[in-house]
Amino acid sequence: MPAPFGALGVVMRDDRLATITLLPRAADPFTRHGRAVAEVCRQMQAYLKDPRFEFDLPLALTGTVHQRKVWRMLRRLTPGNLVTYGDLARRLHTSARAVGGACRANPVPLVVPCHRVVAKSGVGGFMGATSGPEMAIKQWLLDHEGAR
DNA sequence: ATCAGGTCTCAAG
DNA sequence: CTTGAGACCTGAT
Repeated sequence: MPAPFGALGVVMRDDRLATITLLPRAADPFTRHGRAVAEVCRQMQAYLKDPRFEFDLPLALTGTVHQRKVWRMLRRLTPGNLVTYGDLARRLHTSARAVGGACRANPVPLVVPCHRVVAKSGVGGFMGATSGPEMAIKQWLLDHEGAR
C-alpha cells in the first residue's frame, strides 16, 4: 500500500502479521486483500494519519529469546516516546550493541517501534542502515510523531 | 572460535 | 571540538 514516505508491504502467515517492509519509493499495489490483510492496512492508515494511534494486531514473530525481550520492551513505547540503546540495555541487563542487533532483526517496523530507539548522540540506524533511504524513513517517522 | 554490528565511555590532542 | 581504544553482548559463519 502507498505511504507518505514511499510504500509499505505486508506479509501474513496464518492470518497473523509476519513481516512489514518499508520502501522509499512507490510500488505497484498488490490488489489481493484478505480480511486479515485489510485489517492490517486499516491500522496502518490510521497510524499514518494520526501518530497517536496504537497498533493492536496478532503477530507471528520468530526470533531468539533476546530479540523477543527487546521487541516486548519496544511494544510498550508510546508514540514520540524515545529511548536510547544504552537505556534499553540497562533495563535488560545487556549491552547497547546487543540491543541494536535486536532492533535490526525486527521483522515488523512500526508495530514494534524500533524507530523510537535512538543513539545517545545521534539518531542511530534503521533497517540495517546508518545512512541512506532507510534513515530518511526513520526521520519521517520521528517527525510524524513530533519527536526530537 | 572468530568476527562484525542500528553502541558507549573515557582519555587525549 | 575531534579522534581512538577498549569494553560490551549477540547472532552468524
